Amino acid sequence: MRTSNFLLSTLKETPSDAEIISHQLMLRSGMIRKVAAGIYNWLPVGLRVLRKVENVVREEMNRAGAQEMLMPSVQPAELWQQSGRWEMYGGELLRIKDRHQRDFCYGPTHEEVITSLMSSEIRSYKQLPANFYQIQTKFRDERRPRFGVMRAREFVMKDAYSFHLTQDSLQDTYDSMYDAYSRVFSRLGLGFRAVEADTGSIGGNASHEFHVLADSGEDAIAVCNKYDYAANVELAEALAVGGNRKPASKAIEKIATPEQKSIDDVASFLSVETDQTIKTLIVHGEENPLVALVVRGDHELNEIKAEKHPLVKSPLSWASEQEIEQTIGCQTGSIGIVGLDIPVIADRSAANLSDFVCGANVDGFHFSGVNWERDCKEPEIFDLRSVVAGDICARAETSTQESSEEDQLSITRGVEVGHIFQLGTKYSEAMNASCLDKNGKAAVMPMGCYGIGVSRIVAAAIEQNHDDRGIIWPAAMAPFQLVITPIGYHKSDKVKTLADELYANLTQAGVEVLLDDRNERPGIMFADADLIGIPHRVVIGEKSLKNDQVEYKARCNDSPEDISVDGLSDSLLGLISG
RNA sequence: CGGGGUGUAGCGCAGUCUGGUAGCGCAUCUGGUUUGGGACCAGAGGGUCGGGGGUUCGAAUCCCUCCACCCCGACCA
Repeated sequence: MRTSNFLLSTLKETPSDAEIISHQLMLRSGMIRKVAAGIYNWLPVGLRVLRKVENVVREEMNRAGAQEMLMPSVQPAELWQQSGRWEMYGGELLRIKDRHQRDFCYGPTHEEVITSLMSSEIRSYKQLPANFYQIQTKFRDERRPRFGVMRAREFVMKDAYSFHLTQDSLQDTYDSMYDAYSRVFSRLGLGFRAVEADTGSIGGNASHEFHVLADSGEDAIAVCNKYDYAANVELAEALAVGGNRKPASKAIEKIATPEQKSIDDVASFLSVETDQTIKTLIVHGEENPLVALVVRGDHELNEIKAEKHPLVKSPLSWASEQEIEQTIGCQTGSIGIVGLDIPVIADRSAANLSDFVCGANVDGFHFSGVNWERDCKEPEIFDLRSVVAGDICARAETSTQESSEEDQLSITRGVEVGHIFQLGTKYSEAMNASCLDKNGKAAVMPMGCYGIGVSRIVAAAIEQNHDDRGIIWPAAMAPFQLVITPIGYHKSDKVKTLADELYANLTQAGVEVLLDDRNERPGIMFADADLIGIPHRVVIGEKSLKNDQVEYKARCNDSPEDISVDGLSDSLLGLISG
């Protein structure tokens, strides 16, 4: 490709609405342009990268035995009504009507379509297992699209769906997808981590997320290398901290705490540490109208864990100020567990406290020296809080007291680029997808589903690979492998001849070459090549040609080297293939 | 959806408080001098100042209203 024939829409300045580096660089390098919130044009440079990712994904899916197909992006409401998700999915589902006023949606995912299709295509267990995938545009009407294509409303996704006769077969395919995903991200040159994930409302047996590690990532991941443990913070089990409960040593005392509402307020007012206080949170219950959730003052409630408790209404919903006033008789800043007449569920660490501080259920008053059992009934104990850095890994075999730093969790951030999931029979039952087994009996097929955020990978890769000059593409994702930067292309026949010849030879050899034949100053050409992140650069100029040499530089390396014009193409092919 | 903010040339911004003929830098186009890390000189084009309504002799500026976009919180590839 010659730049004179290629839309190279680079920007010198950073558009003001881009916050994170990948978004800024994608705009500056002319990869994408915004059309509306969360909706983007992919310009030629951007599309080249996107296709690279797609192809790696495609190759690895094919290698793992999945079959590519294509489903429609617009789907009829009836399918979603069958699965029950027309009502359940909520605002993210973009609903549209056709000219006959029939309901459709723009597909955010394709379980309904594939399950409906396979319920008629698969008749016999002999056709199983089978795994189908597509690479296609999805639309999810995100509440808050942001960070460019990192969290867009329209995005490119690879989604795969597998069908099985047995759970064992599902597990086999799941494992092979796990391996395929690991190969995809490795080949793309990304630093990533597979993470145990929440199976959520769908249920099912197993789920892993694949995260590209980046500080700007929106997900927090708890990691312990000693036990090869990584889990989404939403899921990671939080052990009790602070040792077993000590016997009560103080008398309960009611103290006026005027205007002290938050934990920090109360703790500093009473001169105690926040880990000697508890906070009592009131939510709606499944059987009782209200339920109290108790975590230590310095801990955070994990809502996903909380709603798994049978007494807690799912999805979690908070009690209103009025409900709390009516039932408990005080405002949110003064709630406590003494004399509280609703079910109390306490986090493990909160349940281990003694002589602690809590609200007195009277506005402006707290109790100190509170003890479970003596001053209130024993709570039901449950894992309610999110883990924090320094917590002991749930896999650790040592007891809490003698654990070392190696047993502790650290928290890193990641961008979720893949998610694999054992669905079980949720959709196959709803859509009546069964086949005949060996005995000629109908068997509902367990399913798995496997997603990769193709367009998100592009952004995530930039988050991991950039410097102050621009993008540094991993070889497998680069829009071009090599750029030829001639100095004086329009002045010097020698330069032009060699540049053209090299361009022809390398292109012939299957290398994707960009020849910068613009009549621009060198600085501009260098800056653009660096910004776009092309891995290899050859500079051809009169100066070095006098010695029959050209200059070569890798994008990831600051020191250029001279190489001989003799056998130039072969030398470069060697450098490119690494 | 709640809270905060911004809309002025392709991009980055000033001008708005205190109403009086719409500006700067970069980019673009023309001519010239340049050419190994974002050059210089001379000239040119480009704007319903987010939309609508109002106040006023006069509105980018004041008032009302709608819209779009960005940032912070609950969801996901």
